[in-house]
Amino acid sequence: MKVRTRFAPSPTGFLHIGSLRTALYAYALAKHSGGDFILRIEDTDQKREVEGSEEALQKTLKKFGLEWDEFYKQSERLPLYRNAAEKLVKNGNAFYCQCKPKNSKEEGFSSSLRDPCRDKGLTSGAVKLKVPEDKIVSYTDFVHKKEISWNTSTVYDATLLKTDGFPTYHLAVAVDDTDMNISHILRGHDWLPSTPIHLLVFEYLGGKRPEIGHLTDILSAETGKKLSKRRDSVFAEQFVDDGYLPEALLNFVMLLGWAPKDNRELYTLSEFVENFDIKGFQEANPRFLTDKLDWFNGQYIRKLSDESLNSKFEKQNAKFAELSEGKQLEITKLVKDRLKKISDISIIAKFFWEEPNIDKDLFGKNYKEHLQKAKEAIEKNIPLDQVPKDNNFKVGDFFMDLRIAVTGMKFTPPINESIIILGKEETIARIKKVL
RNA sequence: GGCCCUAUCGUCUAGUGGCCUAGGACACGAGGUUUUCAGCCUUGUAACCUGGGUUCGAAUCCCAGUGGGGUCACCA
Repeated sequence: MKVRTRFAPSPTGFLHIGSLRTALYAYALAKHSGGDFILRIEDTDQKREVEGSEEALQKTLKKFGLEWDEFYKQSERLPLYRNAAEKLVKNGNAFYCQCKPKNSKEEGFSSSLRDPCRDKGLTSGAVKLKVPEDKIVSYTDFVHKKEISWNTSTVYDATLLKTDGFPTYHLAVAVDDTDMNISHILRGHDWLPSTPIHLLVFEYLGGKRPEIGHLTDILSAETGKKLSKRRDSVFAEQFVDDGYLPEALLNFVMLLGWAPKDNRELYTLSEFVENFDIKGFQEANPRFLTDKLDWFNGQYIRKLSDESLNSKFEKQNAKFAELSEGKQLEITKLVKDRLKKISDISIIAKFFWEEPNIDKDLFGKNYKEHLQKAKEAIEKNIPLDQVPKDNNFKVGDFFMDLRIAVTGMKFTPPINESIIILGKEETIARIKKVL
């Protein structure tokens, strides 16, 4: 069976890391079966719409390789929703309401589930769902692999069509997923509580209801709560800007909420699609810890060719880009094994284009002697390895002092090679400064 | 508070009744390689929320409790 899935973001901002994961899973679910992945923009709330975010969303999806086969915008499909709403009213499954919109945040939890307009027989206004009393609605969640059910007495008369003629999510999702022949709805866990509404709407509208699955929430490592844009970095682009490779971020995120039987961890997008198994979804909420992300990023950095890593450095750091091509590539080779993030180049290689500020406390106690001999060796072109042998220095201590004098840091590329790139003059000048 | 989801090392997880004295990965510790660090190799510490059942046998099934999360808009 060919699976058809959709990713349905609202154009209210940049792509959230959780949304990226949802999109990835929906993509893999469809593509694993040779089916289609659909992008649907849910722009039914004009007030919240953010200029340019639709384009930004598309750009980011493409950056991660998640290409869609079909594209829709809900604002271009308004008549469909109106017709559906009218049909529901006609069939007695919905009613018009003229109450002023409420806001649960202001009113607390006590408000009644039943709307005062449900039996007034109004002929205009917003359209709301006429929820039946004491009926069980249920479905089998394909993420949780179990049946989930509600008594409709706990479900409120949700608004389906707003007075501005736009549908709410509850109506739009049922209309569109039926109309677009979606076979599997994959969405965030936050939708689970409103699923009984959708179940009812699907039932009243008729037609085949898609399978439904609710993904876990990604929890903040710090707070243990759902990731929030206020407190946490949550946007995919933020991570890319911060020096993470899209491939690494994607690989990291794919294992937050899904796992294969064999515990394999490294997957390219196409490998993931190939190995994807709908049974692999996780039921408990994972925490977003960057330790593992850093590890993935290191893995992917090391897989890059020197040339492509080099060009990433050029884009990342202007000073690096000013270096000669030959020097750039030499530096790239030296630091490749030492990076967690692309942006680390600005720290680890800074001493190549900027004279370091030396914190003398970093030096060992014999540093003057070490540096004096190092300077002499460099001047006379004697290999530096020879110096500790000739002078009975501790190898590690000697090179550490030299490293600090030249770079200002304890963690740097290999020091001999670095000195060659830096040049004899400059190296000696830096050593003299601290002697 | 109502409704819903959930519970294996610090973290991500494997595990679907006996193969589990619970496996892998990250992180952390130790050792090795090495010119420090990193990387790489070897290795160590570390977990089945609690209480009841079911069963010859339970991390695995059931129930309760507790903990965690979500949600309760003319937002998605």
